[in-house]
This record gives sequence, C-alpha cells and structure tokens, in this order.
Amino acid sequence: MAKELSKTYDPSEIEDRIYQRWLEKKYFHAEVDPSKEAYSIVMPPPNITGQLHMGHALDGTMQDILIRYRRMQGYSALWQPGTDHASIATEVKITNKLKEEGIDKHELGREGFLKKAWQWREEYGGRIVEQQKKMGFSADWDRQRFTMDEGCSKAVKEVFVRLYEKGYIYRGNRIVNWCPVCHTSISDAEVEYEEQHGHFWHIKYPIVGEDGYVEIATTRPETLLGDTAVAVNPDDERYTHLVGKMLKLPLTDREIPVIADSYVDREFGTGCVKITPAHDPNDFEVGKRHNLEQINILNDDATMNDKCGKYAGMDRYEARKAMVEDLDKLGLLVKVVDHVHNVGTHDRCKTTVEPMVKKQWFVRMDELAKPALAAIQNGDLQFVPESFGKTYTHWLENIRDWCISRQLWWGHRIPAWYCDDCGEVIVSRDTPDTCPKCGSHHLTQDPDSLDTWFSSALWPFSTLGWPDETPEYKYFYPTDVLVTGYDIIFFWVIRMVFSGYEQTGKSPFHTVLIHGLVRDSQGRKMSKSLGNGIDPLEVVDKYGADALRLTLMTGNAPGNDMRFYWERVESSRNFANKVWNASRFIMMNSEGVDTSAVTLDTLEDSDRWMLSKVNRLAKDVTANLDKYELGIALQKVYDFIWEEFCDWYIEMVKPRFYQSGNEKSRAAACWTLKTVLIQALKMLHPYMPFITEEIFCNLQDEEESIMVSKWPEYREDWNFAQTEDTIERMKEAVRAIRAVRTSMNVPPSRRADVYVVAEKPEVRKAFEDGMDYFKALGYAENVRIQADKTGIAADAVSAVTADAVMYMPFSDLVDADKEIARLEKEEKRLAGELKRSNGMLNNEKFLSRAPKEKVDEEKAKLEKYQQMMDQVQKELAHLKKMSK
RNA sequence: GGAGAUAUAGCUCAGCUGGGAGAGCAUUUGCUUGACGUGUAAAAGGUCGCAGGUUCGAGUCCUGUUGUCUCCACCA
Repeated sequence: MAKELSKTYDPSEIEDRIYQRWLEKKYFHAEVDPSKEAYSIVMPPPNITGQLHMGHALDGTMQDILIRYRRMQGYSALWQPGTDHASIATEVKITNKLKEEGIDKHELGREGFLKKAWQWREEYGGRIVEQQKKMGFSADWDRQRFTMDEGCSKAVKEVFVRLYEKGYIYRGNRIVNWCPVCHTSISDAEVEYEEQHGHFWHIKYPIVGEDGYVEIATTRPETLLGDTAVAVNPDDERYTHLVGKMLKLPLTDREIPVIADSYVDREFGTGCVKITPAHDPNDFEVGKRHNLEQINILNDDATMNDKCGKYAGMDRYEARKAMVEDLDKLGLLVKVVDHVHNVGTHDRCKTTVEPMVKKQWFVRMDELAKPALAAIQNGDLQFVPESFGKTYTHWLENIRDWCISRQLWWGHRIPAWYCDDCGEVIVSRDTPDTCPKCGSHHLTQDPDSLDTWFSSALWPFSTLGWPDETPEYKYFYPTDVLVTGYDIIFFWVIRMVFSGYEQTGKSPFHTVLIHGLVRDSQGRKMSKSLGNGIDPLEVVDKYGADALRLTLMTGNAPGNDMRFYWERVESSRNFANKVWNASRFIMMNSEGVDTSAVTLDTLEDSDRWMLSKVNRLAKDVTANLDKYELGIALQKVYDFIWEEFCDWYIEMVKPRFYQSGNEKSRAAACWTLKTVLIQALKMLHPYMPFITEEIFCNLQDEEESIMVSKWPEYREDWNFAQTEDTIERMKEAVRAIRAVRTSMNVPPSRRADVYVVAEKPEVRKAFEDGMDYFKALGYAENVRIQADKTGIAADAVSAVTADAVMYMPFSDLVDADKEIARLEKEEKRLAGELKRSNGMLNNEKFLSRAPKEKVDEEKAKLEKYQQMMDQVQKELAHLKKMSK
C-alpha cells in the first residue's frame, strides 16, 4: 500500500505504467469463451494517414466505456481494432511525399508505387494506434486488423465475386464525379457542395436557315463544345415552334437539334437548356431519352481535349475565358449575370469535380437496400438517438447505384480480367490464366481499385474471419453496438448494414450509437485550415487521459455536438484530484484499523445511509448505461462522489477518527469508507480508467485490477431506505444552521451552543445518534436536545426544519430587523409552497385521477411545509414582540 | 426544394417513462477545522423562444410560429 501519496494527483507518472501492466496482463484480450456471454464492438478503423483528433478521442472513449462496463459485468468483451488503408487519402499523401522527393508516381509505375506505399504504411500506419493507447483504450490489440491485410482482402474478393454473380455488380458507362486532381472517379457521397459566386453567361445559338436565335444561359460555357442539343419544355408556347429545328452551335461547325423534354423548367433562366450529355448528370439522362451523342470534351486533368479545336490543351477555366471572349467578338454573348450556385467539390482535395462519362463498376442498390430498410422498421436495428433512424431511412429510400471503381493504385484491385483476344470479362476469386471463352492466355486485369468503403463495409465480419466460419465469427458476430459520428452514417453505417444482411443474413450490430462533433470554444468545426483544432494528446500530456475522457463525456448527450474548453478540462482534472484526495484520506486513516469484525449490524446510521446510497447508485447507473445514457450515468457518479461521499460522508465520519477510543465505531466507518469508495470507483472506472485503477490497487489486496473486477450490483441487504430518510433530515438541520450562521456572519471558528427542540422522540433520537457529526458540521460547542423550549434564551436565533427547531444564543450578534427580514423571506417561500400544495390537494380531479402515491407524496409535503410554516411564524411573532 | 436538430441561469450544456427547475464555469460573501484552496460553506441568478392544444398537472407530449444550426437534393 502506498502510504506516501502526493497531495495532488499527477497522471503523468501513473498512466503509462498502468497501461503497460494491463497490456502485460492481457486484460484487453477477449477469448472465445462459451462459458461467458459475448459482447463486441468493432472500432471504426482510422485511416493509416490519420492523427488522433478530438473526434477519435470522443468516439473511442464512448466505446471504451461500453467495453469496460461489459467486461466488468462478466462478458467476454471484444473491442476489435484496426486501421483503414484509406485508398485515396493515402495515395494523395504518398504521391505528394514522392513529389517532394522529386519522384514522379508514374515513373515509379504501379508496382514501385505500391512498394513505397507499403513501406509508408509500415512506418506510419501504427502511429495512430499508439495515440489511441495514450487515451487508455482497452481494445484487443492482439487482434488488430488492416483493411488490406490478407483476410480482409479475401473477404473483399469474395463479396465482389458474389455480388457480380448475382448481377448486383455491373460495369457500364455512366456519368461519374471525376476529380481532375486525383485522377479518379469518386462516389456521390464524396462530393461536397460548396456555394460559389459564379456567373450566368447568356449565349445566342443561331437557328439554321432562319434569322433568329435561341438564347441559353449557362454557368459552364466551356461545356458548349460538348452540346448535342438544346432542350425546351414541351408545354412552353414560346418555343414549341422551334422543336425539331436545328441550331448552329457557336464556335464549332456542328448543328444541334432543339428537342422537347419535361425536365426543363420554363421559369428558370431563359427556358432553354443546352444539353451536354457527357458532362452533366441530368443532361446525360436527357441524352439517353433522345438518343443524343455523348461528346467528351475533357481530358482527365480537366484540360480541353483534342475535340476542342483551338481550345484543345487549355485548362477548363482558361478555355472558359477564351470562349467567352470569342463569343463576345462574334456578338453571340448577350449578357453576363452574377449568380450564386452550388458547385460540387471533392471532399479530399476540394477540387471542383467534373461530371464525366466513364466506364466504371457499380453496385446495383435497389435489392440490397431492402433488408437494410426493413431492419430499422422491424427494430432489428436501432439508432440512439432514435431520430437518426430517419436520416438513415431517407438516404436508403433515395439511394442510387454505388460507383465502386477508383482509378487508383493503392487499394483492393478489382478482381476482373479482360481477355485481350476476345474481350471476355472474367470475374474471379483467383487469378485466372486462361479465357474460359476462347482459351487465350492473354488476360489483363482491370487497372482500377475499389472504393475504400467497399472494404470498410465488410469490417464487422471480415475482421472476425469471414468468409470462413471461424470460432471468432461464430461467437462475436453479430456485434452489439456501433459507435460513430452522424457525419459517417451515409458513407459507412448504411453500407455495413446492407453488406451484413447480404453476406451474413444479419444486421452487423443491433444498435448504432451516434455522437456529435467536438467543436472549438466558439462552436466552429475543428479544422486544419482554420487551425483551431486541439490535439487530444496535448490535453493528455497536460492533464491526463482521465481528465480528457471525463471532459468529453460530461454533459454529453447522444447525437449532440459539444464545445471544447480548457476550463472544462481543468474542472475534470479537479475532480480527479478530488477522488485522489478522498482516497488519500481513507488510506491515511485506515492504517492499522481492523475491519474484520464489521457487519451490517455494527454500522452506524450514517454508514448505512452511505451504503444505501451507493447501492441505489449502482442500480441507477447500470440502468443508464444499458440505455447508452453515458453522460447521465457519469453525472450521477460524479455528484455522488463529490457531494455525498466527500462533502457529507467523509465530514460526518471525521470525528470518529479523531476521538480516542471507540474502536468499533472507527472500524465500521473505515469499512464503509473503503467499501463505498470501491463501489464508486468501479462505476467511475469506465470513464476514468487510470486513476481508478491506481487507487483500487492501493486500497485493497483481494483483486488485482479494477478492470477485471465485478461491476457493482444492487443488493437488497444494502437497502436502508428508512435510515436514508433519517440522515437526509439531519443534513437538512445542518444546512439550516449553516445558513443562519452565514446570514449573521458568524465565522466557523465561533462555536455555538445549540438547543435542538423536537417534539417527536424519534427525531430526538436521530440527533442523539448523530451528535458527533452534528456538532462538527453544525459548528456547535454543546448540543442539548429537548422536547420543548425550556431554558432557552429568549433572544436565541432559530433555524427551522420540518421536525425540529434549533436555537443558538448569539445575543451580541442579533440584529432583530435582519432576523425578521430573514424569517419573512422564509415565510414567503413557504407560503408559495403551501399555496401550490394546497391547490393540488384541493383539486378534486387531482385527488381522483392522479396515482395514489403521488397524492400521498403531496400530502406529506403539505404536512412538512405546514410544520415549518408554523415554526417560522411562531419565531416571527416572538421576535416582533421582543423588538418592541 | 425536402428532412432533421436545437432554443433552459451571464457562458457552455444536462434534464431518463409528464408530478416541487439542475450541473460546470463565471459572480458575491465567509473559512489557516489535522484528504484536497485543483478545497470548503452560504448565496445571487431562469415568464424553460413565442402562441395555442392535450392533461388533474407540461421544460418534458401534440399543433402552429420565429430564430439558429446541420444534412440531403439541386436549375441549366
């Protein structure tokens, strides 16, 4: 036992040591154990390029709390960690790094690049894991996985082939979002819309064979070169006569038709729309309906291609400028109007995406979405908070086919091969060597790789060994809860759910616990560009992981954002210090005290009160945790420890340690202090793992770690409701005395003689029993307990509670007017309560319709307030008489 | 355009199934009591956005309304 604990808690010397010990003891490791119930959470895999940020810290803390809680409850609790290869993020990062070294990615070639990428992963991929460990996360690191490891890659291939064979994966020419910087297609979910100030260019398209023209308005004049029609609404009388006629496309020698399509909004712009099927998703659809040619005018880097005549080779914006100038010279530019519109950008690099027609692989979503939708309706899947289920449903109901191919090297290569001789497409788990159609051996694998989310969608089961029926898969799958931010529902949660149903027949988890964003103190999103991010590791360094975890969890409600303040971390640190010092007090005073003879019967009332309180706390906190109310559970533990345990119980107990003699009483106090503290520490442990472990190990010898100790359970023999009530009344009496003293500016050093007047014998007994602490807490010199006012000075100051009045003779301090004012204020307050209570009890409908217990409760309140009122009025009358 | 969230003390936020408004920080005034001043005691501070409704009873449920925020869709 550490006897020389420092006065303030210093996490820095403790956290790493404890974490190492946990690792050595393999406490984080979860085994397949049929004698236990399984509980599992898969950790959202952070990108290997990532650094731990506040979002990770919050997300991980919540998971760690759930896992530690269940582990202590006796579950075989697996927290499955791992990292994500993050294809595009990583590829961009490595490409840039190579560039700095003067190496061009394309010169390296695919193999060379991948070699570099793997090297990079070896070097930096584990960085974030080390940071997670600093947070105290109890994930099963022995089971770490990587989305591109052998097993996960096997799962990816398996799923691809299965979906292909079912016809759910297809390859086709579609409009995709193309990132000209990353040179790859991206999915709809990766496009971020950003409001930009642009222009509307109104351009004339002359009618062939007539003098007139059609005026169109466009925000992207350069796409004119890819126009293959101009569309008008079929019901728009202004233009019906033009339908079917040809227009001369400016700056080219092409002629394009005027077509009618209901897609066109008559009210918007000029009511005439240029149709560019190769570079606009809507136009693509229109083009298909009218069999229009698709003319791609862009290279992959968004420069104009060789179909663009004099503009070929120009960047898209250069070409725009040049073309507008040329149109103006030709007299075809009518006007330029300022226009604010949303422009799609790539969420990784913020480049404006270009819609382009490309041959890509897609997942057909309609069938896959069905069971995922049903799950939320039939309750197999629930969101906490519930409202996010609506977001989920809305997204699924409007889901479009998922573009899964990426023109990247870092990632899972698409398991499709093309026969060089006959063009046959072969999709296979293993590399084929002959074409099944023509027998050729000249096969070329598709160069593309898969969207990162294709592999993360399988994470809950690929990490457990699927597609093999491993013991882990059978035991831990489906997992229990998925914890994530609301920003990731579309990218990830939905894809995991439909993949889970399709591949395993089950939802991969029954609950999705959603948390909000950690924002800066002004409520702004923490971001690199703003430079307002706070590094969780910096917080850990300064205040300890426990303090950070506590900060992130206090007042945290599911789905709600929170703001980060250093002041909040400080108050968390203060709480840690409080816990530390309470423990220090107990250890200092329990030395040499033999508690072996203590039984429930030898406890005093204050001990029973405390035991009963912590007992109910266990019940409440457990219920809250089961409902994922992590913030509420924490609040209860926090309040219990600080207020009830430290400010009341420890103070009540002190006299028993400082008086000589009465070993029995001291032993009872000692036992209760330790027992209650241990219970409270256990409940605090999921939130503050380090400090609770440190204290736990110093405080007792029976168990080797709080991590694997038993979670507190409610027990009937610790329920002392009656005693709780008694002590609460004693607390009330103490508070009343303190309030009176403060109002009279009596310093604690000035002890008073206190006369307690109580009619009821049981009340007098409570004061007798609690004499020692009552004296200490109420700053009393002598206490006399009696049934009436005999022998009390007429000018003694009174403090009133429901069933007792306490008198203190402070003749030199009494200011009658102030006293009257104080009592009148109290009288006013009580009058309000009485009015409310009487109002309810005189209400016939309340008496007849409210539950009986509520009525009884109210009657008891009325009685209490009435008693207090009587006393206050009596004192007032007395005072007024005296002061005359 | 569609959907959702939120509105509670000076600030930041809790408030579970409806039954006497809470915390932290900040503020005021005390306290060298032998765990802790990273402490302790007492206090001040709110018409729970606004208007209706349901109910014996609404911060809590319903409707409308206003402000703020977010997501989705997107009109060339």
